[in-house]
Amino acid sequence: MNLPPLVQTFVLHFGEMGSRWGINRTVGQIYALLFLSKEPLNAEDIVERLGVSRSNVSMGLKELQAWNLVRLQHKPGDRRDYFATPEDIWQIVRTLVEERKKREIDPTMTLLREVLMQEPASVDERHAQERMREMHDLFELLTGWYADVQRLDTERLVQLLTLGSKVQKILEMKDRLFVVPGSKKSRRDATKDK
Amino acid sequence: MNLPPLVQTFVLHFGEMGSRWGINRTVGQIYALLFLSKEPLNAEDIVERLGVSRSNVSMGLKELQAWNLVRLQHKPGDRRDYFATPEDIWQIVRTLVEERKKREIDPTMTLLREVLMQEPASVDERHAQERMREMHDLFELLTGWYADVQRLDTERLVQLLTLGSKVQKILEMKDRLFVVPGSKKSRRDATKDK
DNA sequence: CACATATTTCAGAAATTTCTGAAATTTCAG
DNA sequence: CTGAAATTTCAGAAATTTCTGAAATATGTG
Repeated sequence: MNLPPLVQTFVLHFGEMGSRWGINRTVGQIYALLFLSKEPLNAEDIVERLGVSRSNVSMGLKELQAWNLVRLQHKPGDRRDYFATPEDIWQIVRTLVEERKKREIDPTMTLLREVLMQEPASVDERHAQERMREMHDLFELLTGWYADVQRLDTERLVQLLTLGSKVQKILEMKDRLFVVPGSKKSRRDATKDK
Repeated sequence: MNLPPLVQTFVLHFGEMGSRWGINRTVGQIYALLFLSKEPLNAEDIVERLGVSRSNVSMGLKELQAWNLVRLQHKPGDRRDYFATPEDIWQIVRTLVEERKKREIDPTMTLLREVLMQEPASVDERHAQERMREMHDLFELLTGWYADVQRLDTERLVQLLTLGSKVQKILEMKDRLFVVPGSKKSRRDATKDK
């Protein structure tokens, strides 16, 4: 591995972290390297710096492209493929969430919906279905929230996140100002709309 | 594998999903089984239902305990250990986020802080450090947000999530009502407090 | 279209992870 | 304290994943 010390530390760490994320070491390292790199890199650059085989890099880049996590670029008068991560780190987060949702949540939701259609054949199955419905509703709430805030531009999103639960205070204030006194329970529950 | 069809479908799915989460198949299956089960199960129950070895179940349960994802219980006059997931699915989510943060985010933050202390030795290292600082600030914002909303009781948390970005509307309203006209830029930036 | 260069594919080697059965250890009732 | 039951540990087998080098394929230039 042929990297400046600061970069190497990060690349190695990310490689290890990858394992905890169901991503393999090399893919993690390639991504870390691209993320830190000022200039786009071609496959051969990556081979040299990480000291892994050319074919391994090829497969790793293919995987990262499947995840939409790297952009393919070209330099004039050079027909090699160059790769880079988006400049905007928020774009990376958005893609990551989007893709994980697509691969992990969506198939689970499909399965849950199917299973929830079935008629339970025993008391155990009935209870199991209730649990699955809880999970289904939870996922729906979370993905609904995400679908919603994901549409905000980054500045507003940051504003919202910075605020954190202080929003709560504002909500209370709003309630105090605008809700007709006496109609105490006007909230919606977890299993709503979408 | 000896399970009612509905349960089996879910357990198998969760086993596969586990792989994408850096958790092994058996651990995923054990968790799914416990999650759906009305009654706490002992290790032997799990062995029978999943058709895996006793030792594998033992290791899987140990791992789930290390994650704080299962509770150990006892029945009177029975000295076997019984296992169950929390009744409250929100408690499960909270634990999951907490533990993943502890294992994935915290070590990364430590490493980032260390690396950001170093003096960059080249223009490449300087750029790499800038990228790492972006990541550091992003994580800080996200974990700060989580630390904050995590303190809300579930009802308020659900309320907040249900609202999604509609909060934005309320914020705008608040701004219009309370901000002195003319002091246009009174927002805080992403790298604040904590 | 031929040729050099770049990239991908893929079979098998290497490494890692998962799983098992047997043995060791712990726990507790009598 | 003894012994049966429950649980854990662990070495190696089995399965899976990762990685490589060689071959195949694709791409663009002259």
